[in-house]
Amino acid sequence: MSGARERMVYSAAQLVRARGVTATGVRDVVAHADAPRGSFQHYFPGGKDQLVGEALLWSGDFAARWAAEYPATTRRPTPAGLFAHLARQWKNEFTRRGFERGCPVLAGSADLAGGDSPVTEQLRAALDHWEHAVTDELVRMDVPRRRARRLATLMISTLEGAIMTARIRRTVAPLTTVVTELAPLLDSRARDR
Amino acid sequence: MSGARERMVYSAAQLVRARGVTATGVRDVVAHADAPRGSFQHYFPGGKDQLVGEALLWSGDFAARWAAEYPATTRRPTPAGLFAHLARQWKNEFTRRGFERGCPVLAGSADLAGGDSPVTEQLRAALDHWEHAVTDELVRMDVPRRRARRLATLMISTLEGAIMTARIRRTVAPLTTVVTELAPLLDSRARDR
DNA sequence: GTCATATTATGACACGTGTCATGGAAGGAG
DNA sequence: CTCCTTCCATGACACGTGTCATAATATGAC
Repeated sequence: MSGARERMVYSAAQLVRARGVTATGVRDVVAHADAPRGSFQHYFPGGKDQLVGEALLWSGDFAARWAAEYPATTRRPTPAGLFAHLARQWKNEFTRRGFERGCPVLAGSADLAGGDSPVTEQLRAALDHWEHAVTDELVRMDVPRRRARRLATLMISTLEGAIMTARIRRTVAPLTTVVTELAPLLDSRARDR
Repeated sequence: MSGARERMVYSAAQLVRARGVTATGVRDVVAHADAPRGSFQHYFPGGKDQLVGEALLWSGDFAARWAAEYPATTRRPTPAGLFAHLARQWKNEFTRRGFERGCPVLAGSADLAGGDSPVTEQLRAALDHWEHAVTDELVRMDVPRRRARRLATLMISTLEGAIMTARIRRTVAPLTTVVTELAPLLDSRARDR
């Protein structure tokens, strides 16, 4: 286990979600991780692509884990509660650490979803992992799988958009707005189909 | 009226929404616009910041105009119809021109919403202009202004997130999903408050 | 015509980028 | 000890970046 390697991946994720992929230089990452400069070349022979690829996968894992932790936080889990749980983390992030850092997946999407960079696949994998975790949580609440997938798409899309809006406006209001607006729709059992 | 200047702003918007702000170089924009290189310095003494700032404002205007054109496309306007109208343009974009280009506002958010670039204000202005136009359309359908603002936030956030998801997955499915899922909520008059 | 203004041309500067080559230290296995 | 692998140090290369300085040309007013 090499601490330097992990720290680089983590730092890459942090810098990417703050300034974007292109604006994040390898030298910045190395410095941010307090890692020796020569180690980057050693641990990431694939260069920057490999680094940001792993950073995106790490972000996907993190988001998935966060979603999976929801049931332990409440006595009666509901879809709307899960969505609020996802949004809560971002409200905390923004109120405590400011609006500097956004979502790595969104940053990756903006910077390299249009081209055919080798990282696009890992970007897709990160999003899939996350959405899959959300879907599983919904299924655990007896939402039919097919509909759970649709709700997961809706939740993640809305959340990402709200993160974008919140960062531009520098207020968490959009997050609370979408949470309360979406709640009745998410919990309406009448629309299980 | 100088055609070169307008073309540069337009080209900047196109390149930004495809590769992001940082990855878009002024030389690229000049070439894409078939503009003389010396003209950039002449028309944009503020440098790249001024260029992408105007590109973002242009994008906001475009989105606002598109929203305002909705009533002319239908006989009985509804909130859900407006949302479908907004999403339809992106489905057309993606199916006809591929997933290369996303939303300039989202790209601007990812790349420079975290810092204190002088462009952040124009980014905010672009989003405000767009959301204001959507709000006005909702008000025109007799949605109370306060709730119209909340619905506009929800619609734009969800749409942007769906655009992100669609581009990563390279399919328009997320767009159709959020449109059909959000429809009943948007048109439920019971929740006018 | 003259003259001022608007537009374009050209070349360079200082800097940051990702990547590579090369060599040295550290540490465990035999 | 030697040997080998893992890890780190250092310097450089070729290239692209935004910006600027300077001058040439067009355009139109008078």
